[in-house]
Amino acid sequence: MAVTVTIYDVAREAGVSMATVSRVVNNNPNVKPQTRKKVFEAIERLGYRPNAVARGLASKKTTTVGVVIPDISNPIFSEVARGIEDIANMYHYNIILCNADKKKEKEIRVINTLLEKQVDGLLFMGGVVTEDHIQAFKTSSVPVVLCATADEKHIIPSVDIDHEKAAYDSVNVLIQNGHRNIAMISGTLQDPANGFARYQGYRRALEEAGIPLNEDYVRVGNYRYESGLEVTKYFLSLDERPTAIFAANDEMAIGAIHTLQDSGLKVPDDMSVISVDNIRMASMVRPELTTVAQPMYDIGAVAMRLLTKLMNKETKDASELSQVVLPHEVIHRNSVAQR
Amino acid sequence: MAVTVTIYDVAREAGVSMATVSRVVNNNPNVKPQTRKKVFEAIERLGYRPNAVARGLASKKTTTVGVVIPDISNPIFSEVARGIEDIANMYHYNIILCNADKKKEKEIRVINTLLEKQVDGLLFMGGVVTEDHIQAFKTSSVPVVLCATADEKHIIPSVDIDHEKAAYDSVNVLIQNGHRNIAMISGTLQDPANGFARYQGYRRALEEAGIPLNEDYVRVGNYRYESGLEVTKYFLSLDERPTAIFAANDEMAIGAIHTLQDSGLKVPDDMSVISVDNIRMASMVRPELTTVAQPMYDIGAVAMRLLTKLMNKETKDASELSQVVLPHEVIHRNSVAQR
DNA sequence: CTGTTAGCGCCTTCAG
DNA sequence: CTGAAGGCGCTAACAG
Repeated sequence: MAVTVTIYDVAREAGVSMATVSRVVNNNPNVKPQTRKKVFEAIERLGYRPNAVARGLASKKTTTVGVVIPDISNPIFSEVARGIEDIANMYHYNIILCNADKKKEKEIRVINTLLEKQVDGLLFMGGVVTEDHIQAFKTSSVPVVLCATADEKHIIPSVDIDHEKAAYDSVNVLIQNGHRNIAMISGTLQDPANGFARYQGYRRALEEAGIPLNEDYVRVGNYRYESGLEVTKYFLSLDERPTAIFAANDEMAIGAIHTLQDSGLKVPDDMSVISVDNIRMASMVRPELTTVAQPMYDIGAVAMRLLTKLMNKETKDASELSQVVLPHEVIHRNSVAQR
Repeated sequence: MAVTVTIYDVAREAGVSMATVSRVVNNNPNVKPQTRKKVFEAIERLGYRPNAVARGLASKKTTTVGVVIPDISNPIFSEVARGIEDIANMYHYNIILCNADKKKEKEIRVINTLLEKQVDGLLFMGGVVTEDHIQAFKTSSVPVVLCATADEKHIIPSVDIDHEKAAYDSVNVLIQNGHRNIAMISGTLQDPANGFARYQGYRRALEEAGIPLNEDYVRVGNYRYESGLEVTKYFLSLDERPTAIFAANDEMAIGAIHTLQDSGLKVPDDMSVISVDNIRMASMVRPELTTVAQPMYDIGAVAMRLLTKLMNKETKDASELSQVVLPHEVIHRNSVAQR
């Protein structure tokens, strides 16, 4: 294992001062090309590699941002993460990634360790953003942006879609196709920013169409395939079956399609299915899933871009750009039929 | 934004020296309970948060490990990443995550920036491990372990499955079910550790069964759904169609199933499909995919565990535990039929 | 254009 | 059990 060579060694080797070495390493233009060359050669010869930790301590910048994510193995979040990464890269930031499983306690803990690591900024995607979260963010001396979520009071900058509207638009596709018996596989209703918002969108769409809400037609799942499977079985057991199912996310919708098919029903002829998300898998099922696309990658990318601005203080007090709502779009595929 | 409070402030507030504060923060037992209490109170009062960067500089440990990953949004890798994260967490390490898209140049670049950040260890999953990679690893003063890949000469510690054997076992399922016209949708043949190994497994299975290799039956895809779709169309255009398809990964297998179904064929009655990976999606298609499970999560977890040992020098020279091959397992579902 | 000099915030001997 | 002092490797004024 090579002994660590420091800026001082390079300085000696090149016959200059460490300040000069620092300058060339940091691309400071105030160095004579000749000296620069000498220094580079010394660096090469010694295999010098700048110590980012020391640099961070001295400069108070680490060029890394912290990302707290519910679960990296969930396609929704990993796609967002990919957007974050790409933009971070573009601006020469690195990413410290922490799973927090939507557990409040764990979220707060990782926020703190990230802050201890002196990240230059923080991207938070998680479950509910509570008062405690906001409190934690307030102790931060670096900017924070919420990603694919938002706090109820909108006091923290965030990048998200309008979940209520997305659900509303989704259900409306069904309504415009003549459906009136529309069931919903919901996510948890405890999350105002997401689960509950989608439920609200469902209700509003029905209401505006003059369709009374049927309690039997709403069941809560956990966003996973299996719960889509289960809840749909329940809907099939009803005396008056729905003619269409709106799922709060694609995974549950795919589950719905499969229990329908497993029961000998045809989708969409016998029953329509729609949802929101548009994960890659949505076009990897038969029939391909009609859904409302949530621009995951962009959410990550835009959030990271916003964060870079905040970190560079390009924007005043974060109030102008602070609440970004990205557009969603219904993707018509083959899981919805006229009725 | 709160001004930064340092260990010195805490010392003054608690009426002790900074050494003592350092001790309590680091859980050093040599502190009188009373003093410890005083210090904790001061910490609380001031909202002190240790600066991990300064600590890293002084102690030469950062408690973070670098992970280079081809693409975080690919379910295979994100599942591995999840295993890494969980174990890292357990040992109080954080993760710096870098996508490198299997581009050699980018991989080398991120390896270097990770090393500059003074990570305590490095986990590498990527494309081919070349001589240049090995060279880069050798400049590292911290341990490196390969994850879901391996170098040809096996000089770097690694955790992986036996890809050749996995493919062999997979194809054998087909053979045992009476298939002899077995086509393969391969991945790139340029990657000895993975793509080529799986192809070799296919060949060996055929050979041992006395089935001659038919060149028309092997086509290279890119591991993605779409290429599964495409290659299968080609197979369907053949005069003598195969009766079964072995895909190098699940995604392409799912593509295969769908072009089969889109052509009015029944899977597995008209044609069988098998592959290797066992991503979650494998049980989220109809018919559910028979495949050889690659323990992604475990690969990540075991690799991270091995790395912790190396970082703590629990193991001599990494030679004992250094080449871990995890078992794979065929998962019988519904995409393969007797013939 | 280049060198000198202080720190950055903390850990870690070494004394006491 | 506790304090003093010297770095860790680098950046950032400040001179020259």
